[in-house]
Formats: sequence, structure tokens, C-alpha cells
Amino acid sequence: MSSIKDVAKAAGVSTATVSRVLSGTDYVSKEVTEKVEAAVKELNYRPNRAARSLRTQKSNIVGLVVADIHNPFFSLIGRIVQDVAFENGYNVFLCNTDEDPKKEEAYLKIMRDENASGIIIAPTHQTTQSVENIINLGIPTVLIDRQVENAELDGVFIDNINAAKRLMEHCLQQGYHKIAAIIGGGSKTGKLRYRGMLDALNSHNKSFDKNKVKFIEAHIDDGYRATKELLQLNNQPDALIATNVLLGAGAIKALRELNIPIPEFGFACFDDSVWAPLVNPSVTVMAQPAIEIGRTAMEMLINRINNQNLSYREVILRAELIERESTNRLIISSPVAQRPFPINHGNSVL
Amino acid sequence: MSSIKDVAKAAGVSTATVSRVLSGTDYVSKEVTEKVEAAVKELNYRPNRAARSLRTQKSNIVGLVVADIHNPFFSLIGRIVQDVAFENGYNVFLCNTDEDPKKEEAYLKIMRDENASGIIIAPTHQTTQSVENIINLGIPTVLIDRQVENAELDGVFIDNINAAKRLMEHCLQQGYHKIAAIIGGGSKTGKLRYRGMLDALNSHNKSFDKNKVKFIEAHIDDGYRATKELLQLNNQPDALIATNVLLGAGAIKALRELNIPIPEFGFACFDDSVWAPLVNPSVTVMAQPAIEIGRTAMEMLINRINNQNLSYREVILRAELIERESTNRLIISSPVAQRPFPINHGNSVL
DNA sequence: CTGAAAGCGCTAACAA
DNA sequence: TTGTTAGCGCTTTCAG
Repeated sequence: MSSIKDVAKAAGVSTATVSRVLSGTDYVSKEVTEKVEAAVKELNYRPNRAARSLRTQKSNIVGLVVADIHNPFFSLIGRIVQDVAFENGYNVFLCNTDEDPKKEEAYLKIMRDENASGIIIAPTHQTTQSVENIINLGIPTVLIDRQVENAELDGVFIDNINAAKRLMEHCLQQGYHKIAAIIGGGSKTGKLRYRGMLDALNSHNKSFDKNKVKFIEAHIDDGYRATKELLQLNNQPDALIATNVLLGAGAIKALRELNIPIPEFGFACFDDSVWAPLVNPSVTVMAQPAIEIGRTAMEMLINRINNQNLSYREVILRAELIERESTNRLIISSPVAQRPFPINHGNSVL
Repeated sequence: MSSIKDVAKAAGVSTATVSRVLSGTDYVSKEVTEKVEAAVKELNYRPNRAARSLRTQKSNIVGLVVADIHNPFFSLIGRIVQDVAFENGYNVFLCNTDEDPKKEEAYLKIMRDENASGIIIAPTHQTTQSVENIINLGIPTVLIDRQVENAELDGVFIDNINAAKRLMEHCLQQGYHKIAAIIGGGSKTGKLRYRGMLDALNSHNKSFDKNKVKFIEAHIDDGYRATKELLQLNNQPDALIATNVLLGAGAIKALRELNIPIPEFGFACFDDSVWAPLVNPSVTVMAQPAIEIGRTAMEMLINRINNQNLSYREVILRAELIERESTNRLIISSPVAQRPFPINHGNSVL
């Protein structure tokens, strides 16, 4: 491994000059520049990142802190974040918190130790402390997925209340009136979506039957169990909304096992996925624009890194209601194969 | 941000002593140790990684290089790799190559620049050059998913030939005899799986009808298109095997649109997924043990980092055939809801 | 426009 | 058992 000294020697210049050529900050004569570039090529020189980082107190590391990269919503975001990062010379550190504030804090500390340039984070539900931790780091940060009031941080979200409201509204319009919900209780997002659903109900002079709402951990198993419990109530619901893709998958498993007829029983969930149009009947979803979220977040982060004085901004993206069969109580029995579905849907999640 | 000097001053000792206490390598008296630890706590001191890395020519960075983290097979592996890494003090750099050798090479160079301690990689199809690049780095490396002959590298794989053979064997036993295949052409894995399928056919004195085999890029869209093409042949196939989860999803879309009756027409693919048991009919799969692959790979990597003199080893894990309805030509029409499916299947991929 | 030299924060000889 | 010190490879004043 050749160092900057070797290059300097080979080019017959000082290390400072080599550094200048590489960074392109200062003016260097054409002649010298060429000599240096030749030496760089010759020696196959690549600057040592640790040395650079130590000297500049910066790094090209960006932390991506999410609950679980295996959640397809996050993996799609992660995919795009990494793409944009790569295009801009940044590397992505992957951190899975499982919504555990301890882990989250540990990762944030590591980001500080690494002199991370920036962080993209979907903070855990312990919002206040968590966000305080982030702000105290003094590292440029973009929040995703979970909005935090009054946080002096950039963020990109969807309007959860509105999206949930529209989804509930849709179900009501389809004629369901005893609607149950399973909600991810680990994050702020779940609470907002609950509120949106409630808003829709209220505007119809309705409300949630309390024992038809379950705040649970956002895992497949939990969605499965909760759905089974809900369907064993005396006063059974006639529809179910799940507030994320994992809960949705668990719910479908349960509905299948219990042989619940859909869409006589209505079902819808958040997040589009590859399988939502493929299960039978196909599933109505509120699709979050994951790709756009990821791209926007990384771009905002780069802007923030390059200019810390920007005023903080929040980007709210619109989620899209995709109506499919699982809530189509009005016109039952149109065969699956005749319903078109998007082959290349940008929001789609595996 | 306090440095080791501040701690040394506060504890009234030298920086060397502080370093010794922190690393635990040399003996330090109890008394001094306590003073140092108190100072560390007091100042909320955390060692600067760049400085440490520069000095030791090591880092705690591990690169995870895969085609696409949004492929649920890789995202599950990534999830586990990151877990094990975290437990052992390593951080994971995420790299998506899209099977592009250029990108792969770029990421490998970055790993070198970062003094990465290790790499876990599913190499692209340009095997020889790619693996040479890896070996030339001199960084401990574990291959996953794509076996490379004669590579002086650790690896953890499944026996692709055998797994594909068993899957094909299963289809033949179910009475399908004009079986088509869509195969990921971008990686070695696809070729091995092709060979396994061929082996099974040969042992029945059969062979592939050449225009019923398509080597394509492993994307959903490509699987979709290829399936449509295959079903427009004069001599239509009576079954289809897809060699990975993305191709499988695309195939199902196409089969749905064309209103192909399953399991009269047979379908199976590699990789279990959350939706495989939920689509209708449920899909027979050859499930790869993704969690085990990820865990084993990271553990092997740590071993290799700690002892470069170990002899190289290959771990071959067994894939599991999960028979579901989509190949169940023999007993048609058992209702979905009555077929049990695993709620917490370890291999399951979203 | 270029060079000399200091120093980022840490570890590891070597000394004591 | 502890301290002194050199130096990892780079950038960035400051001089020229």
C-alpha cells in the first residue's frame, strides 16, 4: 500500500502538493498536476480514509438506523439510500435497532465515534430521549418515517394521519362498519395512524370499539395472534386494517387459517408489496413511496452536510391508496386474472 | 469531545496507561485502573476510531457486498450479519452491486481504503476476476451464496446442484413432464441450479427442451416477461421452475394474468417467502436457510480475522423442500385454509 | 504556485 | 507496573 509520501517522491513534489491535487481545493499548475496524477496511477495510490478522517475530523460514513432492514419497507429505503450515498462518495453503515432504545443509543454513539458525516434514522418510540440523543451528537441528521414535533432536524415522512384517514374512509365507503385495527405500538407512526383512522370514524359519527383495536409489536407473529384474537370476539368485526406490512402479512395468515371469506370480511393494510396483488384475494393497501423517501432523505442529508446553516425542513410525501379486491365488497367475484396490476410499481415492496 | 490526553490528565497518568486500561492488553494496577475508569466515565470519553484505525492499520468495519439488499433473501442475511457483527463490536458497510462487476470492484477498493477487517460477499458472475480482486485485497473474506472453485477463501453455501435436483425430482414425481425454467443468469448459482435440474431430468432419461429454458436477469420484471414468453410457445410447458424469489414473484404475476390454472400447470421456485404460503394456490419452494447462512458467515469471518492461519473451509447447508399446492397435481382441490403452514418458519423470507 | 512542518488521537516499542 | 516517545497518513496553516 503506497502512501502519499510515495506519490510525492515519485512525482518529485511535496506531500502537500499531492494532497492539493487530489482534493482539487487549491490551484496547482497543470504541469505538476499531471506529474502527480501520473504517479498516483503508477502506484495505484488510494488515500487512507482513517488518516484523512483523523485529520479532518470528518468521514464519509453515513449511518442508516432503522428497526429492521428485513422489513421490506426499510430494505427498499436502504437500497436507495445506499445508491445515492455511493453516487456521492458516502458509505452506509447499517444499524438495526429492533425498536430498542438501548440499541439505538449504542449505534448513535458508534456514529459519533466514527465521526459519521450524517445519519438517517427512523427513531424509536421513546421519542423525546431518542431525539435528544441525536441532537446532542451534533451530526447532521434526517428523520424518516417517524415524525417528531418541534425537533430541530430535517425529515421526510408521509402524512400518516391523512393516509390512515383515507384508508379508513375507503373501508367505510365500502360498507364495512365494525372495523378492527392492529397497530404497531412501537413507534409514533402507529399512534398517528390510529388518530387518522379515528378521525375518519368521527366524521361519520362513529368511533372505534375499544376491544377491536390492538397496539402490538410490529412483527408478523404478533399480527397473526392479534388477528386470531380479534376474530374470536363475541361481537366480531367485519373488517380489519393493519398499519404496516408485517402486521398485514400476519393478519392474512390468520384470516386464511380461520377460513374467513374476503371481501365479505374486509381487509387492508399499509405498505404495498410484491405479494399484495398476488394473494387471493388481492390486498388493498396504502402504499408509501419508499423509493422517494429514501432518495429524498439522502439528498437532504447531503445538503445539510454541505450547508449546516440551512433552515430545517420537513418533506411530506403522499401515500397512495391502491384499491384491490380485499375491500371490494360492493362488486364481489370479478376474477383475479382480469384485474390489472402494475408490473413496475415504484412504491412496491417485496 | 475529550481525547485520551484529557483522560490521562484527569486520572493523573500517561496516555499509554489509559490505552492499556481500555484495551485490557497489559497489566495495570487495580488502583490506577479504577482512577482511569472513573475519568473515562466522568469525561464521557470514547476512543476515536479513526485514530485507532490509523495507528493499528485495522478497523472494525465489515463489508457486506450483495447484489441487492431489497432482495429478501439478502436482506435476511444482512439482518443477521449485522446482529452478529454488533455483538462482536463490528460495524457493517452495506454495498449493493446489482451484479455489476464495476460496482463490485469499486466497493472492494473502498473496503481496502477503509482498512476493513473483513468482507462477506456474494460475488458477481465474473467469478475469476472478481475473486482475484478479492484475494488481492488481502482482507479476510467469506463468500456466500455463490461458490467459487479453488478459491482460497472461506464460504458458506447451499448445495445448489442437489437442491435444484430435488426440486426438479419433485416436479417429475408429481407428473409434470414438459417443465420449463427461468434462471438467474447473472450468477454462478443459476448455472449450478440449471445443472441440478438437468441431472434430475437425465436420471429419468429426459432433458430440457431448449426453448423452455431462459437465462435472464434476476428481476421481477424479467421473470414476468420470460414467463409470458414461455407460455406463448407452440409446445407449451406444463410446469415452471424459477431459480430465485424475484423471478418467482414475476412468474406468478404472469401466470395470474394469463389465468393459468395451477396446479394443473405446476409451479415452484427457490427461496421461501412470507407470501409463498399466502398466494393462491400456495407455492412449493426450495427454502434456503438464510438466517443460518448469515450467522455462519459472520462467525466464520470473525474466526478468520482472529486467526488468519486457519485452513480454509466451506460450509454447505441444506436447503429444504417445502411442498405446497402449486405442484400438487395429484390431489387437487384441498382447500387452502385446511393446509397448515409454519407461522414462525426460520427460513422464511418476506 | 509550492514546500516545510505541525498535529489530528491513538498504540506500541522501549525505558525506567 | 508505568511513562516517554515516535509515528500511522493525511491536511492545512504559514512561509516563501
